[in-house]
Amino acid sequence: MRILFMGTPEFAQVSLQALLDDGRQVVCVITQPDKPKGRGYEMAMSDVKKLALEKSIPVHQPVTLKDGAIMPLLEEYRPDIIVVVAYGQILPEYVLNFPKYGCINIHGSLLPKYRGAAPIQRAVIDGEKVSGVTSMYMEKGLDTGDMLIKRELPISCEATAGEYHDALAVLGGEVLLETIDKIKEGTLTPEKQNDSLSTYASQLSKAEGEIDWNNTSEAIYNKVRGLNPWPMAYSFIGGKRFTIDFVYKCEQSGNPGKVLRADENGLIVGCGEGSVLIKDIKVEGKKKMSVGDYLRGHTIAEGTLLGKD
RNA sequence: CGCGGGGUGGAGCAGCCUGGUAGCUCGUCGGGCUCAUAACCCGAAGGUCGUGUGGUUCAAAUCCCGCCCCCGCAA
Repeated sequence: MRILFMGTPEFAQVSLQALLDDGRQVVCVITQPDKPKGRGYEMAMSDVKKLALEKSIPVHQPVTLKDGAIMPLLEEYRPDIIVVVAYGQILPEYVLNFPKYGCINIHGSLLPKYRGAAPIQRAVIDGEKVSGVTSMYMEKGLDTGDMLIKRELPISCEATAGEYHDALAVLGGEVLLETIDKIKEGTLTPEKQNDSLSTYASQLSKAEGEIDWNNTSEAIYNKVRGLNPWPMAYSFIGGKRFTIDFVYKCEQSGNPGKVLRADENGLIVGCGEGSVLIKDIKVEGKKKMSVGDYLRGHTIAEGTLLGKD
């Protein structure tokens, strides 16, 4: 089966890797164009492109798919099926209709929940206990196609979105292989999504990383995990911004944002309900360090309020 | 040439602007106090101040220049 793979970030790269490791015939890879990234704005290629180049698979990076832009590619590579994993662009109908076996997508949630761009992170932020991956046929709507295979994966209460993402990506690769095989065998029964149960996982933004200490310690705990490793939860201390990679829930209570204790063990900060223990912080311009280390060069008076001002 | 912060004994910082004795907190080692201690007291070791057999100067951690590395923003 001639496979055309479309994907961009690491989550997609893992699926592509799974296809290649299993010896599938990937005839072409389509990914997002290189973009200037990082300090100095150096051009960076997607994770999928890196792997494709490594394996000498033809790579194409159309800016848009509209107006038949990639029709020539489809005709050249004649894919029997198009596999889309976290590609980042909506597929127009002429693409959806082209392959004999259609276009399938691997999505990082148990559809119809968490349709959209950030299903994994949103599930963690919401404190979900379980999520998973779903494979589906693609249609015009965003993540609305008929479901093929759905697989659950529990979310450990200590897992960050990054850790869960990595595990889910692997599962995604497995589901992908199985889905392709069963499509070929014709042993799958597509299942309609119940739209009334759907939720939308909007893209994460940097702005939502700022911690609102008025939230409950539970909510803050989930948010910190869900935003790790990107964009990271943050607050301010002494006028400087710092990010937190993890917190622990505590029973103590105190005014929201107030430092209830600051010592070698960490910072205990009051929340809208309960409090939270911070062991490590990363202040802007500095490396991540333990609160104990930070305290050796800085002073945090008890009662200090975290946040802007 | 996107914007910015930083590289000082093992750790975290000050000192740099207004060149001229290496400072603070912690840790380490030794000793003391104590029933005891992560507490307290006394003492000690440990630093080519990222790097350049670079520039300026009587003199550079401090001013100028090149290079390396770390980090935040922004994308």
